[in-house]
Amino acid sequence: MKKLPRSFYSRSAPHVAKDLLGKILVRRIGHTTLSGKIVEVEAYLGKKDPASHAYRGKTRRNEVMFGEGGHLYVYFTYGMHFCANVVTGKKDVGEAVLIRAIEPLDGIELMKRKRGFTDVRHLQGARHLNKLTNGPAKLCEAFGIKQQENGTDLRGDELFVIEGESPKSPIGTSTRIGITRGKEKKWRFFLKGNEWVSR
DNA sequence: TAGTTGATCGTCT
DNA sequence: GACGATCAACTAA
Repeated sequence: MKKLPRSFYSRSAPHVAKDLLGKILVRRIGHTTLSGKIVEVEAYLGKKDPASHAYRGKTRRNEVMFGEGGHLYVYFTYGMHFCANVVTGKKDVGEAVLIRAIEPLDGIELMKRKRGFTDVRHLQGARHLNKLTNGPAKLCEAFGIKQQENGTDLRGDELFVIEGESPKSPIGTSTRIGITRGKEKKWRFFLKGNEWVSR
């Protein structure tokens, strides 16, 4: 399957967000490949969206958001977590899509190790497996995405997105999670009924 | 099961 | 100096 073209990312954030559902995020670490299906996303617009990091204009922290679409914006928050965003739109627009949840496909054992799933309790039963990547900070930990990956081109060879099957389950829409400003906008999209969607 | 809280620090005011 | 696009552990019922 092939990598998504630059033109896929150069559209507005809500469009890209919806279309990212069902696509496959691929991460290569050494000789190991991790991959997973994107099942939950949120769109963050630029200067017009008070919930967006880009709301107050470009700073050193958010400068990647103002770059060309198709790059990864990684930020550090709550003193201990990373979150991954796909930058969308043209240069200087400042839009991005937060990847909130993923359904693991390849490299599950390595993801478990990265998440610290060593306890026997975690190994038995698929019941606990969904805790692996059902949240923005969790999937970053599972995929080894850190500050270092900020600005990565998603059409490179270590971190990229490829076509998947077009999603069979219907797409749900809701308000975004964990924000206090601009919370009325329905810019969260997810695959209805998918086990890996957060909450 | 719902609700509360501690952890922990870069960024902006 | 306050707070945040979070998570996990804890409490109460």
